[in-house]
Amino acid sequence: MTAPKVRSPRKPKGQGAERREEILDAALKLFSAKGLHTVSTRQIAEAVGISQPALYAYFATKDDITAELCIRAFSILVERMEAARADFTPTAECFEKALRVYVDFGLENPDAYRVAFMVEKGLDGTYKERVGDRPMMAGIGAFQRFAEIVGEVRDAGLTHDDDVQRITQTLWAGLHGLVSLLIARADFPWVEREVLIACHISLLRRGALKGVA
Amino acid sequence: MTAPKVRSPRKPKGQGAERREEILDAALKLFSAKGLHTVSTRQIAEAVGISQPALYAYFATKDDITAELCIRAFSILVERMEAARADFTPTAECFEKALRVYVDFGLENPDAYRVAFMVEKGLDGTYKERVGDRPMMAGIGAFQRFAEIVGEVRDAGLTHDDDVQRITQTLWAGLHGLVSLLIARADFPWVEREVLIACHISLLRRGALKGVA
DNA sequence: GGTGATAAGTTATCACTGATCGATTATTGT
DNA sequence: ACAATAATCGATCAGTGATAACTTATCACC
Repeated sequence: MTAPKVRSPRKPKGQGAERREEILDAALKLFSAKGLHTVSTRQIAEAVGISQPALYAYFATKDDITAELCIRAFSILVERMEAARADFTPTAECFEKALRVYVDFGLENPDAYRVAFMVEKGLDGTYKERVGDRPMMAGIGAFQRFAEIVGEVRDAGLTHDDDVQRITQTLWAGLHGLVSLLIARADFPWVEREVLIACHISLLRRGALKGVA
Repeated sequence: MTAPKVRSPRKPKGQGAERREEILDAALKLFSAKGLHTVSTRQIAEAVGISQPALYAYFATKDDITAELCIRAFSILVERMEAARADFTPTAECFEKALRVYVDFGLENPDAYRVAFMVEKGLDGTYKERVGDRPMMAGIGAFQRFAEIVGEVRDAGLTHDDDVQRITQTLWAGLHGLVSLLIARADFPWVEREVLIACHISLLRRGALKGVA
């Protein structure tokens, strides 16, 4: 009565990669539904329809699964950032639109965002040893695209500061703060979300760009 | 050769509360050294010199230990915020100083900060069920003190926006972003820390306050 | 159509985690 | 000395991530 234990049929010989996709799909769904730490490898395996050790034929550790999910999500952010840059003109409106891209991405991919920027890595560096810098490098890739956009507004002479790295890091931190808090503290008595986002972005724009009160 | 297992002498009858302090001290040290998730209750117990189940005479769950640490840390932040408000005058300089109080607190109490604002709570609300809102309420206490300061600059007519809740949430998010990233991603190629903080704070100030470029 | 190689997946197990139970100390007021 | 009880321990549980050794299905080839 308790465990039907539906097993997914064995994959044909060359098709192990397909199972890998199934695992990533199941993991993403479970993470989205229950959060990262509360989902066990056994739950993932059951959702896929295989035994728990079978996961380890495709991923060395559990963290590798989350890392992979995160890397994929960030490739999306990179795309969006590149799209934002493609039709970018150094104006305040367009600048705000670019900031908005980051916020929207974070709120649409909360779990990837968590893995990339909010997950505890362990101060001893164990996490880094296991999965490497790959998820973070993916994040930095997006960061660089963002820096390019900031570079354009600086070259147009619109910024208060003229050190692109410095402005970019500051703006990134500012955006991350909002995104991470909205994700991690959804039950906080926030002002209406859309209003808050708009307010936050225009504050960052005022802080970074000259003129245009 | 492996385990000396030094035991702390049993506490006299009324002095259980003293042991409670020892547990909190040991836990804070271990968390600071190794991170939150990598420290087990057995490690905490050994550091104190008692058995692992003995912890449960003082704390219902492991999360209660971290929650308590966080609450204590935030009472310090509340104090600092009240101090900042005591000699507050509605000027740009003083406003920046108040923002700086938050940043300094976060960087000086990274573990408490993690527990309060960065720890995964589980989307199903399990964390909340166990330890309650207490750590977050402590954080909100500090938030309210901060809101009072923001209220003063608004009453002085210095702010762009005039909705105190809105500005405060935006500024808080802005500050949190920097603090949480510096804590969680210490290995990121940041610009020199002091410069970054100063730059970030002045950006937030420009974004929130009128005049004073 | 049998055969051997091997990809795909299994069961059993390990060390460890947070947590609970019942028993056992040691201290205290009487 | 004695009973009450605060303080604590050893044994144990279910659940975790991970590993080792084994089985089974599929494939290419003669």
